[in-house]
Amino acid sequence: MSMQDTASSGVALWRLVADGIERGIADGRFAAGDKLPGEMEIAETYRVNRHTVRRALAALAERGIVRAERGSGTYVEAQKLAYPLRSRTRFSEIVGAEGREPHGRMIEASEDVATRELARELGLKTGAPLVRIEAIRLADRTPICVSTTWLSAELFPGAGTVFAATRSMTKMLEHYGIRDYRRGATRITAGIVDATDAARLDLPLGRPILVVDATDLDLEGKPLVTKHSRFAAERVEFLVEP
Amino acid sequence: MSMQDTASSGVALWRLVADGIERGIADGRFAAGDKLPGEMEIAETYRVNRHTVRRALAALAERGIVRAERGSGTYVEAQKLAYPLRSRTRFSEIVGAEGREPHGRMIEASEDVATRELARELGLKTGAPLVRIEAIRLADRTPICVSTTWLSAELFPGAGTVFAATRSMTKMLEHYGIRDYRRGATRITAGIVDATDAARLDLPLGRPILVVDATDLDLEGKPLVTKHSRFAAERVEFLVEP
DNA sequence: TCAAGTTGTCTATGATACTAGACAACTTGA
DNA sequence: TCAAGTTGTCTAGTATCATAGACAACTTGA
Repeated sequence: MSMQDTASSGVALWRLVADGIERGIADGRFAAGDKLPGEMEIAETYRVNRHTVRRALAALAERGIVRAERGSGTYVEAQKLAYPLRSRTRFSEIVGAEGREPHGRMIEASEDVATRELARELGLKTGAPLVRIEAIRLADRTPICVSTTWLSAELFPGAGTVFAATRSMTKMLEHYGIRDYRRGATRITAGIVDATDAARLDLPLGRPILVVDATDLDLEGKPLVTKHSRFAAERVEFLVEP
Repeated sequence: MSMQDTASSGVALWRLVADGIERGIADGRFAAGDKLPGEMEIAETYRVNRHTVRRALAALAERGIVRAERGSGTYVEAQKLAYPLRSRTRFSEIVGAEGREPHGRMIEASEDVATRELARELGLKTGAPLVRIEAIRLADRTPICVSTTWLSAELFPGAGTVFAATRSMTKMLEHYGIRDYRRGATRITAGIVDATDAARLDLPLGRPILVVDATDLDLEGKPLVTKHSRFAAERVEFLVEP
């Protein structure tokens, strides 16, 4: 595989090799602690120059996924957060259940007005005043997802401040007298991380993300908040249970 | 944004611009038929040279996502397949419901033996004989997903041949007397397409894919088949309904 | 008709990406 | 101790990526 004969995809060869190796680690072909094949062997399997393989391994080493030992070999170190999608999903409970420490932090809150799309989702009128909250969630200091949350500024005045203080969506809603809520429709797709999210998630540019759009409802089915979340695909795996 | 000051991510600048525009189309900032901003304006928003924008637009035009008209502007043409995840998911029904024509085709079938992982999933013993089926599914001739399906070679002898003939998982199971089945646990994550799948899905290298691992059960909850599917993220959107 | 704004094409330059080959530095096991 | 196998480092050449500027070809609306 050379740059000449490949229909150029805009993705560097070393990056494809790095992704291939990472995939091998993710689906268990290489377990944590295993020794990877030699640089020469990897170069042959991907049909690239050894230097290209070295670039790929350097990138993986940079991210702490592998570790090279001169004269000996290159070894694996890695694993994913299991994230169940139920009608009752609470980030802190999910992370806690995996024995990891959940954290949340508000990045920014601002006033906004409802687009037609958002209005429909929240059962409001186009142009209705909204609070927009950008937040990040982490497990053991590793960023897992960033999300943009919208909710009615009339029903939840000062929601941004409350969220910043409580650092929890659940506690923020409790503040407005909402004891329980459930997940409405959820839409999932995948994309490539943009520059802003890359910085927030501490991800290199070009990494895949899981994009989740969801609306939470109160117990009578009335929309409360709607969210647009971006998860680092390499750090999480969604579970849909029957 | 220049190549010098960017911490090199292995993704070309033009590709980032193309992904950004595509994302804008996907989440409705640019609707089908809309005119995109001029090349100069796009160049300014992304802080790149106009030639870099042109490369991005050329790549999108190549894939039929936009269309350039000299002297006038560049226009959008696009949309995604909505794919509900229920306990009863049938590809042909989902595609048909969108008013599109579903197709299925077997790529390859072979004998295999169960790894520990596969054995656990299927309720068999490690090393049990399996049939492995590689298949592709399309909507209106556009490839949507490729999947690898495993099932017991003892319970379903000659399954590959039956599937090749019927071109349908449902009909194949009917052949063995299974009238109905339902979806068990489903695991979803995202990744980057590899060279083999890229060719099968008619995707450029480096595009994001949705990776779905699922097991289908009979009505008593006994595992029938387990699948590893890769969906072209740009052509599909999963819907999780409460 | 004409000016302003759009996409299309050309030339040119410097930085990266990839390949190729050679050899040094180090580890492992016989 | 030594040979084989590993990662680390150097030089060099070609292709691609990105920038820059200039101008042609075309569309649109005044």
